[in-house]
Amino acid sequence: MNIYDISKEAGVSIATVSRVLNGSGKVSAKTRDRVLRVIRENNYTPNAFARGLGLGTMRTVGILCSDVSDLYLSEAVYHIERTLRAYEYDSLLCCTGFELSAKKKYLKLLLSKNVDAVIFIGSQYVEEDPADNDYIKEAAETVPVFIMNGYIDAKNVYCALCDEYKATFDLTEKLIGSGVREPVFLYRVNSESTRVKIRGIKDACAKAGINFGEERVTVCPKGVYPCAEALEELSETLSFDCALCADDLIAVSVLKYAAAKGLRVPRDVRVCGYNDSILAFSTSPELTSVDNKMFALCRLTADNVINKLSGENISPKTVVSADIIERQST
Amino acid sequence: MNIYDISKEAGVSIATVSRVLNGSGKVSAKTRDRVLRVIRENNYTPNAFARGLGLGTMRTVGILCSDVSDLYLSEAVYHIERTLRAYEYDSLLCCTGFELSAKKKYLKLLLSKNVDAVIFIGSQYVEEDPADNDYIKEAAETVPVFIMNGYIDAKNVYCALCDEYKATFDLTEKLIGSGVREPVFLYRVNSESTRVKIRGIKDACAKAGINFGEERVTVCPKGVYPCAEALEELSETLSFDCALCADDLIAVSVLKYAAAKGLRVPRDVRVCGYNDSILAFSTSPELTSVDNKMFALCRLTADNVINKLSGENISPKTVVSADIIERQST
DNA sequence: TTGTAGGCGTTATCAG
DNA sequence: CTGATAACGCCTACAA
Repeated sequence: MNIYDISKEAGVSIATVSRVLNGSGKVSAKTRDRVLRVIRENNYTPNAFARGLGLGTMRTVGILCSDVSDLYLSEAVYHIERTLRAYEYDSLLCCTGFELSAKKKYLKLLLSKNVDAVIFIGSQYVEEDPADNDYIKEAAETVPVFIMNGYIDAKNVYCALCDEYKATFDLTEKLIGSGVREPVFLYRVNSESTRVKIRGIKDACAKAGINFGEERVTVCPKGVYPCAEALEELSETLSFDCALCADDLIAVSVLKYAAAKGLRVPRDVRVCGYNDSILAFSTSPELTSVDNKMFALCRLTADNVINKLSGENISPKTVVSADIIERQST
Repeated sequence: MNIYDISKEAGVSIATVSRVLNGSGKVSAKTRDRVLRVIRENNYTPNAFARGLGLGTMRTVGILCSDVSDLYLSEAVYHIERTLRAYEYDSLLCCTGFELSAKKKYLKLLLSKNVDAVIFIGSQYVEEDPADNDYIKEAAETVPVFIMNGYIDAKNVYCALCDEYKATFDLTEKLIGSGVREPVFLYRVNSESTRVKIRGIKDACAKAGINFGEERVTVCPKGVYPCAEALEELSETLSFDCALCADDLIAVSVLKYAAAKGLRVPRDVRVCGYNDSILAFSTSPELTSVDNKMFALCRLTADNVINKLSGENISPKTVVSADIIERQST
């Protein structure tokens, strides 16, 4: 069933059917009703591919995220998808993992599907070596590119991010103020966000005359218990009175470690999560964490997409500040 | 840059370019190399819409889930998306929420994009009144429909699900064996999964001569603390020695409630989660939970999609059994 | 207000 | 092995 069938049955030309379909141009009420009736009777839907071919768009946006099963990323995807859909954009989801080559490959794939825009969710997409971001800049020559919680300075790239430097700096300073002298930082992936957090901690320590060397930064194995075990090992060669974690799940491991070692939290070890996810108040003691304003970032990102695709001018960089949520673990 | 430009520059016809592009038909090595060189030089990618129009497919699958920000659903989406992508299918994600009207609307939307298949993730899509599932059966006349963790008996609908009845029945029986006499069941949404669990509990109770009436089934407000407070209220009119929860997050609320009331878990109250998510071992005491084999279900579902779209015959219903994971909370 | 015809970029069927 | 040409189904000037 195509537009020709409808036009024949309604006794009009395909142009008229098309006009009725799109509400474009003038069509007499009578013919419009007739056409609509035929359309309904046949349960006709215009072919999206044909329309896409003619219009050059299928109103689809590509969403890249390393791993939607991540607590933080899944929420972001959720909010962005819902907002885009409210504006009649579909979301093509693509979980890339963390390998640069995979990111490149999948971006290319998405672009080959003629998406109207591309959204990178998470600072994982900001590479340590700026040259490695060239593939994103290149993509931005074709479609507008949006980054949620990361910043790349390039034409047609629009970013909404949280000031994680300040958040970790402030948090660390506060902890030092309350007596912490030997913090460690635990992370899972070497993302831009991770690097920024490390800088924040390091600077706050430096300001207080505390030496925060590389030995105090540790990458954690995946899984709550493996991670807790790794911490036990670490504690044999390094003493620490505070664990700053790159996300709440790592902080959960720290609590396990503390429990296993008979350490009291926060008295013997302070523990801080990050992201202020449901995990932060599922543990006991509940976790001090950083609310990095995911909702706001999603909102900003999605709005940027919609506005940009509507032809408006938007700002290339928007920064929001985080909140430190103190709970029992510090 | 289209296939005509390439053909001109390579000095061949578009047919030859197309053949080179798709590896179809015989092309002499010499011309193929020439065409490939031109393609590479111009960084040419065939237009996906045109291709879709001609072929009637863009190798895209629609994924419906009520809410990807849910711990369980997001993992499912992740695994399914990755598997589909490995077979060069894109995933159009659509978060529908829980309203039947929205589910219908979004399904229609997805179908209008000519997806090759539709996957419903979660038993939320199996309605209590079978007539309400008709929209799914209708869709199945157009494209194959897959349901992860739910069952609808209809042509062209393929389901992979977990035997949640048995899981809750066994769990309840086990608890009764260990002394439980007054269980309650807490849930968030009235999905098919919820209804099945209730039946499992009720039957196990009946078998042991325990009356499990409707007053022992409670819907929880969203949010960990609101839910805990609702429990406190409930406890004023109803006594219970065990809380069976429809998911782990609700169980977290129960732990909060217990802590607030000074109740010891498991001695005063047993608490069981469901899904065996990261929450189950983030709390203390850690939660007894039910592993409903999400990985297996995802694998089965995705494989079914691929196989079906490859023209193979697949089974309309596959059931896997769950595992009860006992931890400290019972 | 309505209809005609050309274009969007492929793929696939036939001839050659 | 290669090339012309007809679909695929829609939108939209331009004509009437």
